[in-house]
Amino acid sequence: MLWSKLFIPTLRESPAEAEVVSHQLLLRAGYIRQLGAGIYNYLYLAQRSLLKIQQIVREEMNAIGAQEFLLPALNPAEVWQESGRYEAMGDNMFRLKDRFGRQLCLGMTHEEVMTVIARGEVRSYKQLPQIWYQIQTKFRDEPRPKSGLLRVRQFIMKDSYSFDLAPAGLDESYEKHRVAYCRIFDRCGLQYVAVEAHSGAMGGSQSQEFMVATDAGEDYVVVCKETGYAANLEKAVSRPVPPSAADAEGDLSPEEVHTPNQKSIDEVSAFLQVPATSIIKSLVLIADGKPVVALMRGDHQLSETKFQSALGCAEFRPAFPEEMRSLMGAEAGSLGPVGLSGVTIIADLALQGRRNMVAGANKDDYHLLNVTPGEDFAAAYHDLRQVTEGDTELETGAPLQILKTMEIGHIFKLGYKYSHSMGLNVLDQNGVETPVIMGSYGIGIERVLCGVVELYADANGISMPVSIAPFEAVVTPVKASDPALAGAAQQVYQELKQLGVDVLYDDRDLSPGVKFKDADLVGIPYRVVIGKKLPQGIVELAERRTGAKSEVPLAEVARLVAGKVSAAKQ
RNA sequence: CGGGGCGUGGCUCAGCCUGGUAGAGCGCCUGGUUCGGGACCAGGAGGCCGGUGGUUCGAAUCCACUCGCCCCGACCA
Repeated sequence: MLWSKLFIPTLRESPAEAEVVSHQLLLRAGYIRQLGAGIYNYLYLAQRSLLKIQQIVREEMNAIGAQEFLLPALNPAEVWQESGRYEAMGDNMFRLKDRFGRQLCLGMTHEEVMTVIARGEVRSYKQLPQIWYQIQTKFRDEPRPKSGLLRVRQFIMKDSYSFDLAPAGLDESYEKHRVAYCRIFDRCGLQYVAVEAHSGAMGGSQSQEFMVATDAGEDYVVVCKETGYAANLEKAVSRPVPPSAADAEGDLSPEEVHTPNQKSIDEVSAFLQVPATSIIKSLVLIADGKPVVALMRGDHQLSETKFQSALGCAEFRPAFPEEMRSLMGAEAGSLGPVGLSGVTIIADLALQGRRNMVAGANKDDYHLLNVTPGEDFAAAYHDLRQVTEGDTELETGAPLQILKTMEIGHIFKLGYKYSHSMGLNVLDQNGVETPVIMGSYGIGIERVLCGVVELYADANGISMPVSIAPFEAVVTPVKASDPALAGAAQQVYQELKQLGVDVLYDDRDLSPGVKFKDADLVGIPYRVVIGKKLPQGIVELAERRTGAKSEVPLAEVARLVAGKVSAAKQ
């Protein structure tokens, strides 16, 4: 490819609308252009990279026996109504009508369609297991598209679905995917962490997310370097830091104390000269319409996910001030668990066994001293606490780290949700109708691209891994109009092409600095510069990632680069 | 949906407060000189100032509405 003939619209400055690194660089390097909020054009460079990512995905999926389909993005509403997700997806689903007024929608994922295919054709256990996948455009009407390609309304996803007769088979299909995903992300040059994820209210027993650590991400994960523990913050468990002061011993009775205008934990702590770890934080929430008081140690945060699964409620919200008043008799800041009746009280495990703590008195401007869980009030104990910086690993006490991450893949044991709702059954060995057990596995193709851009970006721009770089090498004569330089460049270019390297010949008649800057910005891993030492038969080989430069004989450079390229691709 | 910000040549932005008919840098085109990290000289093209309506003798500028985009929050099977 001749650079002069290609459409690679690099920008010297970063467009104003781009905030995150990957967005800025993909725009500047001429990979993408925006068409609307959360809608992007993928230009030549992006498409080349995305195709390479897809090819890697394809190879690894095929390697575990998965079969590639291509299903419609346009779906009849009935299919989604059957599973109940036509309702459940709410405003996140793009919906439209055809000319006859029939309801259609754009697919957000393809569990339903896959299930429809399977139930029509798969009738015997002998036809199982199956793994079907596709690489398809998905549509989601995001409430707020943002961060360039990270959160968009239309994106490419590899989604696969496994069908097994029994849970043991699902375990195998799941494990195959886990291994395949690691290979895929390794081959794409990503650094990532696989974490336990919250399985959601959709049923399903196990789920793991593949995350890339980046400030551009929106998810937090908890990892332990020593033990290898890794979990999404929503689900992570830990050992909290111990209370900073021991509880007073003895069977003391609650004692009212005047705390005028001391509302927050910090205020009460300072006023009463008691550490936050000795205060009970009382939160009033309305879960599925019913009031619940959740109790936390003063310095701890309620995990909404854990609260929700502890109660098994569909939705919840903080109580309004009037509700607190009528329920508790006081306003937020003086609420507590003592003397409550007719309200569900759940408490975090960190309060179990504690004695003589401070809690709100349910009387404005008053707190209670000497409140002992289990004696002065009864509560059901659950792990409700969100892991926080400084916590340690639950079993070993090893240090934990919280990382900001972006999700690039998710593997998920679905269970029987779709087989049950949509009637996917087969006959087993005994001729008995048995529901099929399913798994669902996704990879965000653009997010893999964003992930590597975020991970390896430097002051000069993008630094692509060889495996998914739009071009593996570029040949740059310092002066394109010099026949000797151009001739040698042409020769190296041809040699590299013959050796199977994805090579670009930067034949533009521009000053060398411009060509170097462009090549660096775009992120081409290897650059061969034909310059002043050509008369001695010497050219320069520069590596984008390391910045290393070496002088190489003209006659050997092509083979050298080809060797490095194939080594980098394994 | 709530809060904030921004829409002016391809890109980054100035001009707007205090109305008088549009500018800079970069990019682009032509010619010449250059050629190892975003060169230089000369000449040139390119903008109904997001849209609609209003105020005014006159609107990029003031007012109203509207559309779009970005950020924070809500939301995110």
